[in-house]
This record gives sequence, structure tokens and C-alpha cells, in this order.
Amino acid sequence: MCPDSVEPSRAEARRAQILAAAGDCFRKHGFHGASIAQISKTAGMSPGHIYHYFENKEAIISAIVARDLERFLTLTAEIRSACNVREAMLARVAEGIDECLDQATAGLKLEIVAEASRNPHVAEIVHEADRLCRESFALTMRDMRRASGHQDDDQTIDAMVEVAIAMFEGLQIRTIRNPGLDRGLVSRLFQGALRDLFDQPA
Amino acid sequence: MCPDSVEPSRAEARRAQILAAAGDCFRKHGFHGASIAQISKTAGMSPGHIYHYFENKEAIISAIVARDLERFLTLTAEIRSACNVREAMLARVAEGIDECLDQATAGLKLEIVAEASRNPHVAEIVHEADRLCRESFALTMRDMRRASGHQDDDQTIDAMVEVAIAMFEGLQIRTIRNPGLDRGLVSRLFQGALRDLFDQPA
DNA sequence: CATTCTAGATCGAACGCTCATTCTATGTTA
DNA sequence: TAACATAGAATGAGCGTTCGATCTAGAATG
Repeated sequence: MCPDSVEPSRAEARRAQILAAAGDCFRKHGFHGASIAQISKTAGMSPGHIYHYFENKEAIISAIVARDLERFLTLTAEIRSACNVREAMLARVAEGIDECLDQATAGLKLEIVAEASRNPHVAEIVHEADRLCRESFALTMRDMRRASGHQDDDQTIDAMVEVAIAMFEGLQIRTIRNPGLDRGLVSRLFQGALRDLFDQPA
Repeated sequence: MCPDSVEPSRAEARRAQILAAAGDCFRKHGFHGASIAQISKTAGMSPGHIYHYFENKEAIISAIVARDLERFLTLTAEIRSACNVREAMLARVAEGIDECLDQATAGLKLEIVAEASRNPHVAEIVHEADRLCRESFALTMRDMRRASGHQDDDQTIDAMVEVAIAMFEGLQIRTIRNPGLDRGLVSRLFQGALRDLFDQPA
């Protein structure tokens, strides 16, 4: 009755349900450690039913990465369309730091990166997601730098983007390896380090 | 004939052999994806024989983490005993960046952190390893800062250590998510960012 | 020196279990 | 009724682990 484009169809809802359950299970047991039986129980359906919506286990992984990418692209688009890009960026930096310091979020992200380091299908989609992320980040960074009177070549901008993203992603590892870290202090110093990076002379 | 303390006994050699093979397999297939059969084939021995040296699969993981910790502690001890700590540190920073940018090394490290985010036994040994690492790093950092005329309280030093380590560990994720990055450029900007962090006013 | 002894090293088959996936049957809805 | 949603048992492969048998090299013995 309802075409898929109008509202989330039953199928869409079931897919989201499976993705949410799978995310939980992957977080808790890892990609290979989480079983279809576990995921299906968490999602409240039979194991066989999952195969009506996903070809196999790997397809679930890919769908999670794709969903996260979509969310990230929406977010970056919002930042870039703000009237004051710099302020929007700095505000988002604070939010991003908190997000990276959340153990559950960080755990799943690390699980995905680890899987990308060995699974070519996951690697492909992760690389593409990262490329889009860097692209958007670089555009924003270039605008900010120009407004501050700096003229950088593309290579330099790209390198700065790498350093900035590395800081965020590094926090994800820190929150796992040192769960007792002083989040307030780290967040403050971190924002300072990023601002220094943004404003450094060419 | 030879007591264990004199030279690596046959048993020690076998253990190292298994650890090396397991490292390869974990890198390629992940902790749960790598089977004892695979590891034993890589190590050139029978599956059953592995159980003469390790209680179970998890013990192999723990032993790898313990081995890496030992290596790291040796390294940091060397830095701290150098006559010019700052120079030793900066030299080590360059080496460390290259190491983090190596995909094989980074892949295994990420695998270990991901496992630590869900396996309490692995988490325990990783947290302890990280604590020792931070301790040594903080001492070195404090000496450096004092020589530059800065007086920082412990909290500030700890936070700076977190930021510095986060940068290194972030690079491990970058090299997986963006394998085509310009390593020379990133390395240069990265060393600059770390030097700025080291020298920033209190 | 030759032989026997023995304890550890090593093997590989076997076990019980769980996995991802498939398939058939049943329920539901328009 | 036709098409889809869902269930859950069945399957065959592969898993971690165990275990008894065999091999080997050095110590002990004569």
C-alpha cells in the first residue's frame, strides 16, 4: 500500500531493528564473536528471518557502516551551511570530543576500523566514507583559514585535516585504554590544541 | 640441560613461535576469526601442541599484549635514561609516527584495543600497560617542561600526556581509514603539533 | 660403550558444541 | 486468494579443546 518513499515501510523498520541489535552485539562480542542467533534474539525475531533482509552477516556490517556514513554526511552538511562556519565547527568539536569519549560509541567504531583492516568489502566502504568526510572537512577548514588571512595549498590543508581527524579518533582509543581519564580536563586541552592547529601560521 | 634462565629454552622459543604466528593470524582474521587450526599451521605444529604452552586461546591474546608491553617499557626506559631527554623524546616521536603509520602494526594494535573494549581479561592487562606508559611519559614530559621554565600541576601534565598519546593512536586509525595519505606531509605537521603541545604556556 | 629408562615434546584423531545459512511450513494481511 | 512476513527445525561445516599414542633425546645403568 505505502510505497517505500513515503514513510519507513515495515521492511525499513525491520532493517533498522536488525541494525540496532547487530550494533549492540558487535559492540559486546565483536564481529566474529557475535552470532546470528544472538542478534536475532536481541532484535526479537527468528534467526532465519534476518536472511529476508540481509544476504549474510557481512551485509549487516556493511549496512551499519553505510548508515553511520549517512549520519555523518548529514552532520557535516549542516556545519558547512551554517552562516558562521568557524563557530559551527568549534561547537561541533566540543560535541565530537564528548562523543569520542563515550566508551560504547568508541567501541563500535574501533570494531569497524579493525574489521576494515582485514575485510576488503568493509575496507572499501570505510575508505569511501573517510574520503567524503575529509572532503567536507577540508572545504570547511579552507574557508576558515582564508577568513583568518591564511593562504594554504591543498596539500597543507589535507595534512591539517588528517591531524585534526587523528586527534578525534585517537580519543576513541584513549577512552578504551584509559577509561578513568579526566574527561573535562582532556576536553579543554583538546579544544585548545585543535584551535592552535586551525590558527597556526602557514 | 640448560636451565631456563641461561638462554631461551626450547619451550621459550616455541612460545615465541606461537605468539608470532598468532599475531599474523589475528592481524589477518581478527581474534575470533582466527582459528587454532590456522595458528598451528602458521606456527608449523599441531593444534594440540599449542595447548602445551597456552591454557587456551585467550591466554595467547594476553601473552601478546604482555610481550608488547614489555617492549614498550624497555623503549621508554631508554628514552628517560638519555642525557638529553627532550632530544631523545623528539627523535622517538618521529620513529613512533612512522610505526603508527604502518598498516600491519596498526591493524594488530587496533585489534587488541577492540578486544579490550569487551574482554575483561584483555582490558585489565591493557589498562595496566597504558598506566605504565602514561606514567613514564608524564615523568619525561614534566622534566622537559621544567627545563623550559614551565611549572605545571600533575593534572595538567596528565592531560597533556593524554593529548599526545591520542595523537599517536589516532594515526593508527588514520592509516587504516585513509591508506593513501601523504605520510611525509602528515609526519611533518604532526611533529610540529606535538612540539607546540610540549611548549605551550601553562 | 651399549643399552635401558623416562620425561617431555609432539602428533592428529575425536568430541561436543555452536556457527551461518537454508528450507519448509505456517501465519498475516490486503 | 495471492503475496509477503515469520518461525524454527535441519544441515553441514568448523570451532576450541581433550586425549591417548608415538617419538625423541638425554640420563642412568651395567
